[in-house]
Amino acid sequence: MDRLPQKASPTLEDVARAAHVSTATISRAINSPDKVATETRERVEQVIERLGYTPNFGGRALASNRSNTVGAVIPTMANAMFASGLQVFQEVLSEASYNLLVASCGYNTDTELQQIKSLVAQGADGLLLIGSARPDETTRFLEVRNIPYVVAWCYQHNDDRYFAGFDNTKAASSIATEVLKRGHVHIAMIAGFAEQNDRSKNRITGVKQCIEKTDNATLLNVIETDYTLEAGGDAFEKLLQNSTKPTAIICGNDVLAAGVIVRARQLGIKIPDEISVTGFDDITLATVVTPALTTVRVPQLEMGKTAARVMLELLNSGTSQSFELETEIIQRESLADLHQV
Amino acid sequence: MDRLPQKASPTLEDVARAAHVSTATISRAINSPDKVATETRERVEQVIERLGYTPNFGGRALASNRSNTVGAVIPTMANAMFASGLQVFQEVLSEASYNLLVASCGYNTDTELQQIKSLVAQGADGLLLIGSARPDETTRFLEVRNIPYVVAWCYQHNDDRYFAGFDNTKAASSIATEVLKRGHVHIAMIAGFAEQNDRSKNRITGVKQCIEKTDNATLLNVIETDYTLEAGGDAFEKLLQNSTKPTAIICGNDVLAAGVIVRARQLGIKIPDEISVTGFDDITLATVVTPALTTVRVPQLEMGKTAARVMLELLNSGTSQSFELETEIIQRESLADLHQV
DNA sequence: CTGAAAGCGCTTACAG
DNA sequence: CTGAAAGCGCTTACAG
Repeated sequence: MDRLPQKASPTLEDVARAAHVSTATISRAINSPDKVATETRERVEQVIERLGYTPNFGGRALASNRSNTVGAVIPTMANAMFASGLQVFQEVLSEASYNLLVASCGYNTDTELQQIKSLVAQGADGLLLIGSARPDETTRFLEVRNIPYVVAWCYQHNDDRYFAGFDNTKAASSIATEVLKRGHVHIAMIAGFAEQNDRSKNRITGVKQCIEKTDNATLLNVIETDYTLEAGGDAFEKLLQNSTKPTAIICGNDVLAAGVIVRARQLGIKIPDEISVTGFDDITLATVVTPALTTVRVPQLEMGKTAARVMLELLNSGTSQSFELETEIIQRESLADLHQV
Repeated sequence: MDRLPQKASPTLEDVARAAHVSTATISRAINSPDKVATETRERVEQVIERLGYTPNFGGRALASNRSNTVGAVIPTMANAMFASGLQVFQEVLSEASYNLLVASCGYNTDTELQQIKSLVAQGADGLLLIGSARPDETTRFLEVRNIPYVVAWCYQHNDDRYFAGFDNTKAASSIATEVLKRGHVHIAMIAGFAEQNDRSKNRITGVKQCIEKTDNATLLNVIETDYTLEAGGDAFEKLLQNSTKPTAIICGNDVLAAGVIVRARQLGIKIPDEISVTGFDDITLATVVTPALTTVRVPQLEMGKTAARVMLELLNSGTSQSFELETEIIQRESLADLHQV
């Protein structure tokens, strides 16, 4: 019935005593084995094994001022795009013995700052951040703390931050070009809220610019909303009330586009026969919905992997470089060619 | 051109000096504000703000022997089900000032153990684990380290671990029952690899038991494969080669089921007119695919929330309780009623 | 190659 | 309500 007193984990001290050497030697045997005589090292290893010793993280972090931890603050794991990018990011870091601290901000920059602070307080050696626009306060914090960070899901020239992403404006232009090429002139857009989200903002800009410089073509309206199926469907219904109806709807991501398609199905509206729809991201959803989405493929996995490599390099050498990845238009069935009707 | 000397982060000491109090008082002002005079506390808060102080994690962890960190080891973030559950888990923990360390094991128990060790070495105060079956070595490690953990995505009676999940066997039986109720007698199943995955194993068991005790009905075959669209499609084609073809295919999750439907579409096979298909999980995919999936709704969000609460209680009081959540059959269009043909 | 010792930045009895 | 001080478990110049 009696509880044995809780046996505390063995410490370096315990190992040192059992191995008849100093704690310094144990520490070296663990962290830089080549600085220790082979014989000593082997003895130490045996003792460590026998005692089941593992270093105390707090002690180690405090003494060495590193945590072997990287933090990521993403909008939400609930979007497959971020989740799959993060998955790869984690795998690569894990191979390099780094652990991943994950936080989410729900596309809110205040929350982002708060989470960043939290991860930094947690000792994160580096940070993965999504998108490039954030309040000065956040940027200042990052600078003052001198925390290395890589910015993913976007890319900017002439910027001394480290990017692993793509040009959202350009990518959005490319899908708008496809739409125009197929003879659409009345176009609408459903996008994510742009205010605190530079990816959404740039996608809107890309579409706008592209359409504006095309004769006859007009961007009827841009509806900003949540990145959910429901919101996409609701925005679609709003668009249906336009005096001049769009023949094509460019969506800010695949979830929104899938929402439009599902709602259209419920309403008995044929896509793309009556209205065309395009997506953005190319997540699994895009291939599964009927009609399958013509969309912009964002290299999520490659981005996660690249971001991890940049991070590792930053952590090891204090410097790295930026990577601009390419997006690609994926032609499927949701965009009709008006010339062929 | 010259670099300013690296300004180190402010420490408790710095704050104490600036606020004209001892470090002990600062520490209290941060960790147990009510133990400090209001006036003092306010002054301290101002100084903290002004200096941009955040506690050093290593120091804190070392002194208090807690890390305020919880670890989660999940199969993969790439499956929306885990990602969305994890999202909620993280949100709830974050509100309680806990940070989340995330690792993935790709449904492999060796990798799981390795990741568990890594997170524990990182100082995780508690662990979230998926599923109940794991090698003795893992269980022993968890016990020796005396690490509190909660098991999600499954539930077992008469088990002293803490669960926040559901009965996979029962849930699988319930969907099989629906299938049988509609007059199907030649049934096949496509499931995830069961060997290292008790959820998959139990789902297979549930379907088997249910069908076996029904006269005339037979489970033609069970194909185990990866949880991907492609694999689901491939398994479907294999099933098409059966001498007696199934009229219904029960899938181990929605991704597999969506894979079947997409492949069927490509093959010109009408679902559910020619073959019925059911899913499991009820992720977004299930509502977007055509025909929409009749599936088992798994309460992902509730599970994430519940798991977080159990975790928090475990961390605060050293004990908690298990929760068995309910699943529900969602009727959509992928399951035909043979009686009505 | 190894050891003695300082020090990393906190928390927390213990006194007052 | 506050402070002086010990101590948490490591790492790392510095000597030898």
